[in-house]
Amino acid sequence: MAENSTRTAYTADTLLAVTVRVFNERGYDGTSMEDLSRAAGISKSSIYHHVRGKEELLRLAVGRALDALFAILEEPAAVTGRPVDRLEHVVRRTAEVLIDELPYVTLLLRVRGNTATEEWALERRRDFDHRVAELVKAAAAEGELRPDVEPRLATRLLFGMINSIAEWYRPGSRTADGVAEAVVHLAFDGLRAEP
Amino acid sequence: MAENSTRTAYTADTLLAVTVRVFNERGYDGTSMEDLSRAAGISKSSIYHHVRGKEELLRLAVGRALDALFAILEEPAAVTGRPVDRLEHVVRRTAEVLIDELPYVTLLLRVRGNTATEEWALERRRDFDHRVAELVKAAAAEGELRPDVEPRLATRLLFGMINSIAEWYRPGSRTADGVAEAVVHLAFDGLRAEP
DNA sequence: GTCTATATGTTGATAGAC
DNA sequence: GTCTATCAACATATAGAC
Repeated sequence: MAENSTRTAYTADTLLAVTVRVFNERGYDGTSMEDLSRAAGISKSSIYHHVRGKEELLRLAVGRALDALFAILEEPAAVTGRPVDRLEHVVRRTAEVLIDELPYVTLLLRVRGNTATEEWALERRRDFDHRVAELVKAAAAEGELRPDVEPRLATRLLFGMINSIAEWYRPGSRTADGVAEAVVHLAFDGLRAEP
Repeated sequence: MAENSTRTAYTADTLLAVTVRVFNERGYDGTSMEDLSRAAGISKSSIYHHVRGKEELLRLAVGRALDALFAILEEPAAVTGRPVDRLEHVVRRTAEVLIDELPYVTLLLRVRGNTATEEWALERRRDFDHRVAELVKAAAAEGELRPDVEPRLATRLLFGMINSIAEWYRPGSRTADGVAEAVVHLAFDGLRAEP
């Protein structure tokens, strides 16, 4: 607040937006602080004024993605109704959130667990997946899913399908709603035409 | 040939197996030649006797994965019969090959295109995806798939599901056949129980 | 086919001026 | 909040002996 420079003047948050873009372009390990400084238009040492280091930038970015995903599980339609309907809601919303927070979720999905921060992110992801797997199990127990579906395996393939959106989605090409709808339709009804 | 040392004595191929394991554990960018030399039990400079450098190791590894995938498209069941059956064959076999060549395909799927080698790998992957997309289009044109399925989008989600196997599959837990069967079933028939 | 030693560049991070 | 200057550590790769 109370600034008068014509532009720039980063906060941790605006710097994060630039950072995440570069991390996604070059990979976290493939991105140097020099790369970040060039992309942000400030010197390397200026970055250290905003954050403690490169790993903190990663933590802030994936934390944002994780918070957005966990918020889905608190939505009314995710906690009330038939398990299969709650599952459908979570699947649709996960696809939507992935698109709304595309760069942050993309980065999250590429984390492999080599540092403490990455391990923490993986742990939270596993927790999210586990809670959705419980929903799949509940729907299966109610007879709302095909009886030969293995809940654990189905959950993994389901997330595989959803998460792969990050590999190709670019804003403008399709709406988040349209993609989410296609995911729900394919996941619940499959590709094959009715006999 | 004509060696008498009690063990080791690398060829480019056996060195590659070690290398790919480390690349997958630490990431390509996160792996140093020092890491590779420690994992292989030989010095850094010995590695340069077998390959020109780090990038050549990547090229050899992803090349192996790509060759295995393209071979699927030449199989008799992939070139003869109804499009929907050919598609089902390719989907099943892609899942199986992914598991058979797990470390190599895993590495391929993580490539992002920052070097010439990675760009070349992405290009071949796109070509493979494109050829499967043609199969989806053909099946849709024959009325063998749901009419509201967009071929291009469906192909992407399909590969998302298949490729995600690399994220969690570990030998011994399940058979390749079982996983491939689940993929085919989920992709073609969906999760939902019959009404 | 392997080694030790080394050249040469890049990395993440800090010190301290403005 | 930004900068220039600098550091110690680590990177890929090469030279040349055995």
